[in-house]
Amino acid sequence: MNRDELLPGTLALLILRTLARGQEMHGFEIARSIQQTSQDVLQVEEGSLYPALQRMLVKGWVKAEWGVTDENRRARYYKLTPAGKKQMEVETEQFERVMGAIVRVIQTA
Amino acid sequence: MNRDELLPGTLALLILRTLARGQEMHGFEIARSIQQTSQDVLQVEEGSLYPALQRMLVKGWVKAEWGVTDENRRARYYKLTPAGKKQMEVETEQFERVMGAIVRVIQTA
DNA sequence: CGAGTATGCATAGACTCTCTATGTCAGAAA
DNA sequence: TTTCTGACATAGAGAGTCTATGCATACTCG
Repeated sequence: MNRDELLPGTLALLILRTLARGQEMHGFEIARSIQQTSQDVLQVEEGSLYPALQRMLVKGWVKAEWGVTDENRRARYYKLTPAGKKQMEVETEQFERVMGAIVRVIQTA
Repeated sequence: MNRDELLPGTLALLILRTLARGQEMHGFEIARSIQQTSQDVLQVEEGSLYPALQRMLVKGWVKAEWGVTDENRRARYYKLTPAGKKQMEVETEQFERVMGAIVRVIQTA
């Protein structure tokens, strides 16, 4: 684990969870939101974010529309599809299972 | 996250923690131990285990000696080095930080 | 006005890690 | 003797992330 930022394999879940709060968001906003909510522990690099969003588009977990930000810049707004919501639930459950298991191993003296 | 088994990036930590219980163990034993302690949630495939052990040898986190099992088969016994113990502490702390951060994101409504 | 800075999207290439599949060897069991 | 199991090991593929870079546009400040 040379990693400073994310745990590989968790980015999709983080994005899904962030979008599940209901508001449409564009990429930058999603990244900022994850960073803030995690109190600066998790940093989503652009080179990770956009490929992840592409994958999620292809899989139909999110939909995207071009729009304009408050500051009058063009941006792609993402929102969850029903499939994405389902996926979020699956991944959340799976994450909690694995996490609990890892914690068990770590805490076993 | 199509994954059934491990979270990528956590295997070294699991191995370090397992060896930190004090006994020398060989590869198979380490894998079995992780699987058992996690109540069958985490499965360490051989194709993941041995490369991981190699990496850890190279980095000096573990030492290995050839020996013989109870059942009279040859096996490589691994034990933690001081550097490995240190690494374990670093990774544990890092893991807990990241984990807490992810949980925060997941639980934020 | 022009230069720099920040916002926002995007991709290429490298790198790391895990998995599947396969191979080997030796002891145990049938 | 053949088969099974324990144990180690590697090759190759695939997934995911990071660094670096590029582009376009809007805002700011001299």
